[in-house]
Amino acid sequence: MFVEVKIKTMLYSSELIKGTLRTIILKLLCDQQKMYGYEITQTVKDLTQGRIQLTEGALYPTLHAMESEGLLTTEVEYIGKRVRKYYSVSKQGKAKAGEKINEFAEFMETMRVLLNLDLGTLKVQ
Amino acid sequence: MFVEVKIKTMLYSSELIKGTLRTIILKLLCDQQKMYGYEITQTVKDLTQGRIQLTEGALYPTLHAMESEGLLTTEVEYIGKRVRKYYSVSKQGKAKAGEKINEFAEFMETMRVLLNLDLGTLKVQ
DNA sequence: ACTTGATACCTAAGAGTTTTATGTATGTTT
DNA sequence: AAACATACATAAAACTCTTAGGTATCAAGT
Repeated sequence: MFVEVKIKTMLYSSELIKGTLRTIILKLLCDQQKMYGYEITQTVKDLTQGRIQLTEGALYPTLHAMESEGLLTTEVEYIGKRVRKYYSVSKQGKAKAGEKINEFAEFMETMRVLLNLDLGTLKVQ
Repeated sequence: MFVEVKIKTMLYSSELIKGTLRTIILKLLCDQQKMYGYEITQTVKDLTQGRIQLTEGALYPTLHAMESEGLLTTEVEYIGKRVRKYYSVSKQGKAKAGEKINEFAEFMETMRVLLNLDLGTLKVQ
């Protein structure tokens, strides 16, 4: 006899994730050299313990856009009869990745201050 | 003779700020008891050294929505002939503030891991 | 043989939030 | 008088993501 256990994983109310998709893609691709779309969704899910689950409806159009902007390059591979489209960062994409990650780090720091600071002494006259 | 010095303050590419507006509003109002819209924009600008500049077109509709959702209450005050609309958090709003701030903290931690982790050893089979 | 679930790609309508562009009006500084 | 800051507000457009669908291969269970 088996008992099914459901662990409630806190999924972020998705509005927070908005605006981070490109940064995530660029970071993963810089670390991994090349990845395909589905792999990106699974890797993010694994790395975040299911907290961030990229939807394909958001991911694929974004990958296409980033390719047409010259940030990513692609190569197709066949696994049996199944297609895989691998994405890699271009030189331009690497530069962008640095900017984006930097920007996000600064944003986190700013928000940390904003949400933790005691405002008791501050006043707008 | 004076030399004008312009300090380039890095304004966040605004997509990162998306989804954080309500959290910011709730946090400020929990700390300050009551604030009016314009004051919120100025306070956020000051606290973040100009890095986050809320636009009025985003702020006012959001304040109205939060009021109609029962998270905020209002009282009008006259400064001379000029109207000020003060917002305060309701009991419900305080609970929501706690949730939101918590959620954001967890989100930051998740993103920190995601963007810093060395992925060299990981593989999706 | 059939169904289910995972893998793997894709698009399009709709929802939601923010930007940009206005508008009104008072008070203060140059 | 003009410019700027204070203070509210709305509406069209832009942008991103969700939801919902579609196609197809492969593995595993019934």
